Amino acid sequence: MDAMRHPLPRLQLTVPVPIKTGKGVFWSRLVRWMCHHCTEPSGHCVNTVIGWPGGCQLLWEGDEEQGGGIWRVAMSPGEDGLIGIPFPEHSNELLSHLNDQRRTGLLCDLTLTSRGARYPTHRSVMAAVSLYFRRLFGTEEGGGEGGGGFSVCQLDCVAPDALDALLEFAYTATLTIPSSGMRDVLRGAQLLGIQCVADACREILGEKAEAEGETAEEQRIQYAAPKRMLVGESYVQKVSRRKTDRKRVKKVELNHRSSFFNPSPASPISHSSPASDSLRSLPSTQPPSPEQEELFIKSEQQNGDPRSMREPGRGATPNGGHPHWLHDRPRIAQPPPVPPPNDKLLGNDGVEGFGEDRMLMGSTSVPTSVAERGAAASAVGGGRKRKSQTPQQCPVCQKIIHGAGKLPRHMRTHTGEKPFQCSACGVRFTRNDKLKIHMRKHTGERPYPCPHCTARFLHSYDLKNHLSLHSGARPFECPLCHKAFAREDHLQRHRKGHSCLEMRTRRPRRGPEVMEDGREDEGRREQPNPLEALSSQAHTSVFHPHMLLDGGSGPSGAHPLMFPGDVERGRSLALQALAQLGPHRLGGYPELFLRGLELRGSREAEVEDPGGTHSPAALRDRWADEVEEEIGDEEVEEEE
DNA sequence: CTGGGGACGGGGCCC
DNA sequence: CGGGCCCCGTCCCCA
Repeated sequence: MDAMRHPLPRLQLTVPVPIKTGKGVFWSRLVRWMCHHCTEPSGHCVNTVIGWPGGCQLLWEGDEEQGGGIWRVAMSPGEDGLIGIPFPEHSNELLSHLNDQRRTGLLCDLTLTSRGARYPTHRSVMAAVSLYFRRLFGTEEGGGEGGGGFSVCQLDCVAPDALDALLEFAYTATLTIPSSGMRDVLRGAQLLGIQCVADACREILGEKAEAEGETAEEQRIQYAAPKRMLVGESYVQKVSRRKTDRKRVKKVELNHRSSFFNPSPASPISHSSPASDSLRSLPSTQPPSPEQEELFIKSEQQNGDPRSMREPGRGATPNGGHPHWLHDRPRIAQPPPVPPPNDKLLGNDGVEGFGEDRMLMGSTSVPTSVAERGAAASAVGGGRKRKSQTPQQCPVCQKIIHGAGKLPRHMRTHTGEKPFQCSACGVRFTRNDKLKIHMRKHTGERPYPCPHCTARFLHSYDLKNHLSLHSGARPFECPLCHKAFAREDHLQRHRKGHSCLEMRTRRPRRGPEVMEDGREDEGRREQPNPLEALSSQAHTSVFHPHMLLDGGSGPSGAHPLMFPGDVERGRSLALQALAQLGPHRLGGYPELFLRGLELRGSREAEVEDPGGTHSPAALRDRWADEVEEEIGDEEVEEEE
């Protein structure tokens, strides 16, 4: 091209601008050209012509020696290329119109809610501004349900004011927040993966932006990786390839076991995240980089109860500043030593191997979810045998979904879509089978009659619960107050409410009282019981179980509730009692709980139903699993 | 606080 | 492999 002989110093170089041409998209820094086709007399050509690929020519006109001359852009004769003509105001106008639509609810196809407040918005906008929503919606074929499904996404984890500010930012490119709300906005931006806002907030707050265990250089390298790697390499491969990150990954994974969005304290996989977690977890790490896709693949954590996105009253538990959807990965007991051999992205055999065979690997590995426990149980011969199905990994929460065809069903828990609507009352459901059951309300069908009375039920499990009333069976007993319940969830609720302890304190004690020195009359009961008192104490905020491990720290060198002169025995019994409390009560002393389990194990083995999944032993095993998770978490932290 | 009903999400089995 | 159906565990709500 002849024009290219001319020097370029006279050209204004500004920000890169994408130029779409017939031959692809090019990037150019040439933004102010005198347009050959424009009648503007000066360099203030509105239709600034940029670039030359695809049919434009750069023409230098004038006398270079005399400092004159000007670059001109001309269409190449015979070229079918396109000239990119930017309209700088377009984006603002577009955004403005979208904002108007948002305010009037026009074309809104997504409603965000936060603690009762509702925010109509547009999926496309949210997906454009938020890494989270991009990932959430990006997995939907054709936008999900044809793109027309109205969705509600509950984000109670983001404060309403913060969510409002973030939405305002999304539609106006301006973040307007009071300084007092900065942290909420920062947290929300991190949860939703709005990097620039998070950066700005963090800068204002003066917080450091460092990723866990990563140096800035490492991040730079990772984020600057050629994009083709993203295409050519599967998620699984990436996960496995980054062996050096496993420790960090493990740590984050365990930290995020308590679902980021779902810290439900009673959940067997989320109990370890008390409310304090959300307080201490204010962002201390590097949020997503601008190269989000790269970060997707980089992120390797798992967890997340997808329900949390939709269900109210399950506030956020930001942990480490990284949303679970960004970091979580399947609860894999132990990463495989070598990368899976195939290139499948999701639902591949590699993942299956993770979920089943490899789940049993590693002495410290603990299957945590009910499903995983079930898988492990079946693998060792107990429970139902799992049919060999290809698990699929949720691209949002990284959870492994077992069962063919179950992933779309699971995905609706993220999108909030409820495509199955009751024709009678209009209530919508995420699943067809739930709608079918719902329809029984309208038809009056109650297909589960009680054989002992006239009661009929909509659900088989309702009948099951009901039958327990007839039988009087109360197989779920509180280990503290020995109150029995017919349903396991009632026992769990009972335990959470600590009501058993209040009953204990009110209940007049029969026989000898605890002696002044803390010793109880050992002849009164089969099992000496300083333990109950300890247990009760463990429920209080002043309980310090480390005293037990330290051999007691009371004035006399032993815990006042222990047997003087028999500290070791006291410790043993106390630990056993503590084990009864479950990991929830023991907070940061999981090792105590495990030790207690150990001590109790042999003593009660013959009493309990070893095979019963709902037996106290089974419950204790579950708690043990939970505690081992916590311990594993701490160990990882210590290693670092 | 407890009992009971219902909703919801996940897994297994089958077609 | 997708979907239907069923069962289960968990949670919420209400009386």
